[in-house]
Amino acid sequence: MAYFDVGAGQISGVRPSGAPVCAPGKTSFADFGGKAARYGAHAVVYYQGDPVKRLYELVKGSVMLYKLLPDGRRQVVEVLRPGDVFGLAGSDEYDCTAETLTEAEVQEIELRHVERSDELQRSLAKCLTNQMRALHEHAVLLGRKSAVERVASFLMYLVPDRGGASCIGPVGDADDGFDLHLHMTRQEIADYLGLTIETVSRVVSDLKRRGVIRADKADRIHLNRVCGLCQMTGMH
Amino acid sequence: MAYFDVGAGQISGVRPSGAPVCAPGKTSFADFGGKAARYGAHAVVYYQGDPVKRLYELVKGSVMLYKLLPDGRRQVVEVLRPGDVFGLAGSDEYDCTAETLTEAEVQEIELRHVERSDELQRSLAKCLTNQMRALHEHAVLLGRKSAVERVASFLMYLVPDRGGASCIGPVGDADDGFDLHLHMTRQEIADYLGLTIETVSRVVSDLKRRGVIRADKADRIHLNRVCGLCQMTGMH
DNA sequence: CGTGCTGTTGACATACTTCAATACGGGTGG
DNA sequence: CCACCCGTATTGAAGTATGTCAACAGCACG
Repeated sequence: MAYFDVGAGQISGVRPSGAPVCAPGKTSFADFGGKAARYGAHAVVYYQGDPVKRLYELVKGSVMLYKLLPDGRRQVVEVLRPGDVFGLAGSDEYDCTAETLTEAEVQEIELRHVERSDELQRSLAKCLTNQMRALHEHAVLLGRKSAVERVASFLMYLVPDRGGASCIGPVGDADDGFDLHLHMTRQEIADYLGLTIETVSRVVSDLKRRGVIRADKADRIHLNRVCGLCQMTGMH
Repeated sequence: MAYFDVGAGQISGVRPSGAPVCAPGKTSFADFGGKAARYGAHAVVYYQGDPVKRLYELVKGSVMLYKLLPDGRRQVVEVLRPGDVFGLAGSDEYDCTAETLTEAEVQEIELRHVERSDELQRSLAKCLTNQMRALHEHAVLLGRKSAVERVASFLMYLVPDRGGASCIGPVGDADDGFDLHLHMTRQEIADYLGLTIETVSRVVSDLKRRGVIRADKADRIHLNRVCGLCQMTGMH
């Protein structure tokens, strides 16, 4: 759902300790007739309403899927991590626009290949199941959480191995801090969390004032106490 | 996503004209070692946190999936129709509680059967894709729509072949009315739409006052002009 | 050193929630 | 058959979180 340098882009030196989201320990869709493609940051892979031609697997970087209402309101429905798939619509048109947040590497598989391969279908079902669960969680966020809880949940998504069901808790005697890179503008975050830019900005400022986070650049945030932030997600 | 007597329960005499949501024109999961089960209305199939044992396919009736926050807030994340699958969690515990809304008939397939069958995995991927699209749509509703738009969207879900991408428009010279049965309490609707009971109730009363709908019993609603209601969903 | 974009902050507006009273409706028991 | 009861739904009044509008600040770019 969320993304972070660690794992998402292999930019920082830290290895993500969790298993890959999809097809754990297995080869990617490349083996099934897909071909690799690279996109720059903020590139549109396809638009809502475009005819469905192929399936995509995100290999590196991060991509968001969003839907627009005719009056311009936007909802970012998924923020994808490597291993996630996109481009399936269950109809002949894409239901969302897919846009990269960072530079991204993508496997593109023609639909006819997808139809053919049992192996691919199997791996697909697995990915979709995982993404489905993320969407369930996100529905709770959008339907039932306060602005602070939304932002806290969002930030927690970006911390590997923390906050989820399998949270490992503070590691050792560490100070339980964490550095992360958002890669999203306030507008994108707001559209993801179902809020306005102003509200997101205010909540972030508030978290700073309360000493929960620290930030010099707007999209570079240091979490002072991960556990403290986690307590604010509404999930505890 | 939504449900209605027509199609959902085969209770009224009208045949649903749309293709089944899943595995169109194909056999159900019964062929893959599943066994049929029946549940009464308001029965829990499994609880959030229960160990995952099997996969379910809804054959008849309707089922909702919901998540609870520790403080009791609830979000209904999906309202399933026949053809939809549930019980996949991508982990060893169910991420949602599954509860029937009406009497329901369900195919239950042990997980080991699911692992084995390519055919089943294929059909699964198809179902998940469809449900995923519904979740995307619902994220827009929860994140970006007003109370009136949410209720209007909800009601439109219950009208077959209308409001979606493939809306067929008013049929002939008909008065464009439609009768539907909610099968959900105000609380369930509110928890599905991310609102409170009071707001749902107020919006419904308002729609009555404006002559958009008519209702004698709380969960039996007549839409006076389907197209008029559709205009209120925010999607036009 | 402007220019333009993104983000922040403030003051105010409002849609929705909260709390509380009342109405309805279906079932039970006298 | 009617009275009573309990759960659900409706309606009202008041409160509040978040949205809206507008000014300003910070930073990158030319």
